[in-house]
Amino acid sequence: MAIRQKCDKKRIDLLKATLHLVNNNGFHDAPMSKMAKIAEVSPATIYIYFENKQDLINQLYLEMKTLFSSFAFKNYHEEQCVKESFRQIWFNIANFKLNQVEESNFLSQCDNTPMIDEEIKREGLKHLQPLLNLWERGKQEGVIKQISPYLLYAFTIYPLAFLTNKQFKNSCELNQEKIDDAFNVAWDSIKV
Amino acid sequence: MAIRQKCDKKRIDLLKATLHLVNNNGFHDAPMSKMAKIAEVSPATIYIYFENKQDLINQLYLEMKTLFSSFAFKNYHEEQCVKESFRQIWFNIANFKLNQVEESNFLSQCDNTPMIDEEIKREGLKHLQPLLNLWERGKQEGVIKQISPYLLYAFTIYPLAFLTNKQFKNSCELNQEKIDDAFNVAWDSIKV
Amino acid sequence: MAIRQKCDKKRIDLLKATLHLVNNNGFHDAPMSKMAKIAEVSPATIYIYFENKQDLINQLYLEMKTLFSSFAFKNYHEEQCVKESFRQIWFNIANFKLNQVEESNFLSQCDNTPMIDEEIKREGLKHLQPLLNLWERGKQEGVIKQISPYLLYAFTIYPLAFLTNKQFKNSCELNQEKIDDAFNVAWDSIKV
Amino acid sequence: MAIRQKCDKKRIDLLKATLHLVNNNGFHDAPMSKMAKIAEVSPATIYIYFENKQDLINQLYLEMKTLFSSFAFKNYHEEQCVKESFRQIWFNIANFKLNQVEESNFLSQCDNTPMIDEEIKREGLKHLQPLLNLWERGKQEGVIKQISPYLLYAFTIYPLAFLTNKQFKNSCELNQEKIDDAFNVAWDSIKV
DNA sequence: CATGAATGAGCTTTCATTCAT
DNA sequence: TATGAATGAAAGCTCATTCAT
Repeated sequence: MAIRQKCDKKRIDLLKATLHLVNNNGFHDAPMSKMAKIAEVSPATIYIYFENKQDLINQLYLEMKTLFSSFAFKNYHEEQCVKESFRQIWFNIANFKLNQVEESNFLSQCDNTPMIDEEIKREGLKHLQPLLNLWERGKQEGVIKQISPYLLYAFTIYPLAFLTNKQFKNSCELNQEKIDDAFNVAWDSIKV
Repeated sequence: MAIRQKCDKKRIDLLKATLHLVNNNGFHDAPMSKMAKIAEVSPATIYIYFENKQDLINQLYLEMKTLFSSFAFKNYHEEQCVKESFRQIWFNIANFKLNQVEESNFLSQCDNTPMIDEEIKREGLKHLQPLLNLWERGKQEGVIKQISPYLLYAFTIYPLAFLTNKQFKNSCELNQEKIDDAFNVAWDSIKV
Repeated sequence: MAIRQKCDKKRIDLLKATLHLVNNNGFHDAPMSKMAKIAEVSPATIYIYFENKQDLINQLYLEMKTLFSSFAFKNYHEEQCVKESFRQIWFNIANFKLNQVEESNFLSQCDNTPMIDEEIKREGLKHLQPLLNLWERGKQEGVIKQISPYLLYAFTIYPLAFLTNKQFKNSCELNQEKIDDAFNVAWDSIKV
Repeated sequence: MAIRQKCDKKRIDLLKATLHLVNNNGFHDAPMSKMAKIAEVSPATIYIYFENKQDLINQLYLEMKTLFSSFAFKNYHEEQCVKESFRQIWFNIANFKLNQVEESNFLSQCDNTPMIDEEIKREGLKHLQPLLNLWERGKQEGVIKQISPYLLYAFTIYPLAFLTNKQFKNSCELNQEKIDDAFNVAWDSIKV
């Protein structure tokens, strides 16, 4: 057990180092040697925990997706009404983007780049299922527009990625008021 | 004393090759040698037209931004009412994303990645000014919510990037009906 | 936990290969790939032992300077009279030039070329200090002319470089008699 | 005639540019493109005046050797006594080294480097013939030691290269007094 | 004669990965 | 398991030279 923990530490340090490097330098300037140095292991050690660089990136992606959904559906219970449920999830995701900046930026980078294998990306999509279910319910209850869930996502959740994009963070500080505004905009866009 | 002239064709072929490669393989797997091969020039020729790889990418980014805005504000005249003006621009951008897929994907990749120099990115932002002006007018006329232009952009324009994202294109074919839906969603989100 | 150790043999082989190549082809025609081939290592291995090509050359220079001084002051003891001390050192250096041909030619090449960083060259100068001290003593004892040590060096030691220059070696075979002649010439030039 | 002169100007500018670059950067960092830029001609133009880079360097070497001997034997008339003749030539060469620094350094670099073809180097040696003749006369007259001309050269002329070496110029300013000292040292070394 | 564009070959250096311990 | 050394392949880039005008 002690050994297992020790090992996991290295794995996690490596994932962290990768996250950090890819975010700051981009995938194209994130060599294994630097990852090893930051994680304070030997380059050879990486290959004990990961098959190769692509596998390391893929695993990091999946872990970040899992982390994302663990945030997204915190305190979410299906008993609440649709709007309140949606509000809960929306703010959860907003907080994830605001507080887990590196993790969130990494996911944005992955989603707009061919750096993750398509198959892995498809796997990562599953994490959104509860939200899709909620929207289905909303449509049945007549409180949400009868449109594709892709549209619903595009106009309510996806915009959060823009608001937390590094480039605009300086020009547009996101305070609580703006976030409340944003939620209203999001809800107005899909409510019936 | 007549000499061979630096022909723009080569420059354009190189930019096209770069666009193609970066889109399909990512920046990290887009070596100069492949670009040269696709553009049918010698690797050394690239350095006649561009200082180095970063300069090539930067220039491509700026050209794509210029192309983008030439699409975005096609047939846009400030005399129309705010909603019609916005509709014009919104559909222009949607069509750009739908028809200029490679150009559009490349821009998405750049915006979510540290592959473009920050200074160049800032330069690329200028292209949106007419839209920002329109929104200002809309707010003064009381037809658009009194919120930051970043929010307006995030919830109306930015979602288009999601809808045209390679990954979802297969699952969610964007027909004319869906696009009309999308515009309504966008407008609902920011109209007063 | 035992690992392969950075072995000095490779480092030395690389320095030897560099010495050989630079001497025969010149710095301008001594590519890293050839050095690697001669030293029987991979080109990448060079960069484990040296920062870059300039560092490799610089280190070689310093090693050759150290070797030089280890020859120059062999069997030199300050108790002897000035002339005998000088004779000892002079013949040591002459023998170095005659027997360590490659090492000696390399140093000549470095001293007449901007291929070594100035700072490193300055460092290499320190090795002559014992000779400078001897000359100082000679001046105090009144057996050596009261002139700058640079002149003393220029007219006694530096000429040895000419006598061992590749170009003249064929025309002027340096036998023991000639060397004895040369010493007398050298001594005559600086003795009072 | 006018055209011919114009052409010669380019040839001379190219030789000057080469001299300058090789002296400051070394042969290994003296690309044809830079030479062309400094000489304000096109790279292609170089190949009108010179066969290739090696030919350019070779020709420069020979021109510098010719220049050297035109200095060395200025005002030299065989009627004077040996010592005065030698003094004349020695000071001529000293002045060449002191005043034609770039030309002189270039020759030093060539003589200690494999950058000039051996055959060309041999050709360059001829320029010293008058001095060799003088020494022969000196030996016959019994005023100069009966030793190889290589030794005579090594201990009287060659030292001048050291005294004008870039590296030592700062530490040992060569004023008129030092030069007079140096001549005496030189003469003492070979006089009977 | 003169040129700027163009290039294939080759340069230094880096990288993902494996080796040997 | 864990490592630093080692590496073949390939990266970005430069160069001497030639091309086309």
